Amino acid sequence: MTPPPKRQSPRQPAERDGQTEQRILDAAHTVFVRHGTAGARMQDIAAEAGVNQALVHYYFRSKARLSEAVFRRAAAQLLPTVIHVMASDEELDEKVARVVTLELDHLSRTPYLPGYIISELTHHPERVRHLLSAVTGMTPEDIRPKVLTKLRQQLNTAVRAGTMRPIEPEQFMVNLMSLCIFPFAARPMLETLLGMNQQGFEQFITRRRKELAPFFLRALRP
Amino acid sequence: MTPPPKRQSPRQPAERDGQTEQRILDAAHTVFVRHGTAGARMQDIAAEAGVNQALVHYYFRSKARLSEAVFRRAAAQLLPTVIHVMASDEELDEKVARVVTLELDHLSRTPYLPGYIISELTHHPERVRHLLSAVTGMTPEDIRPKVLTKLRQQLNTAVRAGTMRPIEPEQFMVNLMSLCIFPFAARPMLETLLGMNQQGFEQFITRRRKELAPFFLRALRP
DNA sequence: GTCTATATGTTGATAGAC
DNA sequence: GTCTATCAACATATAGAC
Repeated sequence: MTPPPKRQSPRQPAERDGQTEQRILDAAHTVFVRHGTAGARMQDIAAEAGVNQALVHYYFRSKARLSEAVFRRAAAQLLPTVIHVMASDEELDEKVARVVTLELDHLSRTPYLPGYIISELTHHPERVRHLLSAVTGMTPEDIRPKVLTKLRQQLNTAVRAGTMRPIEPEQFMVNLMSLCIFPFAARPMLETLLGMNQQGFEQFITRRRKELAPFFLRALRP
Repeated sequence: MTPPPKRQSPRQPAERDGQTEQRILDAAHTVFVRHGTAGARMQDIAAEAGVNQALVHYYFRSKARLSEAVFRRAAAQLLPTVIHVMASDEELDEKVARVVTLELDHLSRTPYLPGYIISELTHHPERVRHLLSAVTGMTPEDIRPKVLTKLRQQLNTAVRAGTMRPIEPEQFMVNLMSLCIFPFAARPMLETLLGMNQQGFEQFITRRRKELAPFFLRALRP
């Protein structure tokens, strides 16, 4: 029943302006990514933000709303980039190289993001559709041809030119995303299994930055 | 304080023998995989098993223990197979083909398993080590050379024979696992983004069964 | 072994002072 | 806007009858 804070032109008096809301959102991101929505505690988020629990509710009203805000922002960092590059007019080789660079660079900065997103979508698959709309401003039905049509056309051209094997655009996309994202999603397992510490994992990813695009493109040669 | 049920040589009288414990474990698997450990409710598990909550505690004492039992069993289905195949003496080509087949077949039967395991390990990375020991009977330090040494040796031989490009065994393994596992981990997203229903996803995987090993091996050609 | 009933502890959320 | 104090609901776990 508490009215949500409005940022209107004649700004309301506020000790820290929009600082607090942002701090809470960042804190929530940290806690939600680490423990998942169900495992996260509002008290932990408040502590991480350096405020009390009531203030978190003052800004976001409920755990569900806060969790949605965090999840949306997290997904917004990952999805549109890839979709945009995939649908662009760049050459295929260049596309692959750019997706690899963009993904690995971004995921290196937010290492547990893939695990978090996979976790949330596995536990709440019904939210995928709503999420895609919120993040891209389009329905899945609009996104799909936007990405796949251009890609299919480029793949066909390359096949006719004899420079590439036939492959469906869906498999092309999934293969590329798999190779980029999975190592981060499985990071805890890989670090232990392959005996890496944090630095070792970063070196592992550094090598992938160079090798992944050529690896992927070789697989497509005729 | 309640003593856990012991199955001793002179078996205790029991109406349904080991049936109930198994039913509870299966029910717990279903609920935990769907909602994650933190999101799962003991009451839901009891209902899924067709018993009451007290009986679940009678068999497994606490949610934490039950969750560990479920997680261990789930991981035990996935990990040892790959480790065993990787460390075997088979030809590299054959190894790749077998891992692809084994993984895709198994994951097709338990579609949300990767999402669940990734989720749990992301939220409890400290459990990885303990898990690996429990599942394989070996420490990560023992598993690592067992898998990587043989692989490194085979890769070296192939490189010297001029049939393969140089690649580190770690990257080899991660690439192969990525291509096999990620599509299942990201299944909810992919189904929506690519406009597939359950049947469409299965067809998508069926095509991968044929194409994935050749795709992967082409990427390794000199 | 299985049940019903209940104790115990957490947690999300609100009331109300400042 | 921010705090302290508290409520109401829920979830895990146990007690005790059958």
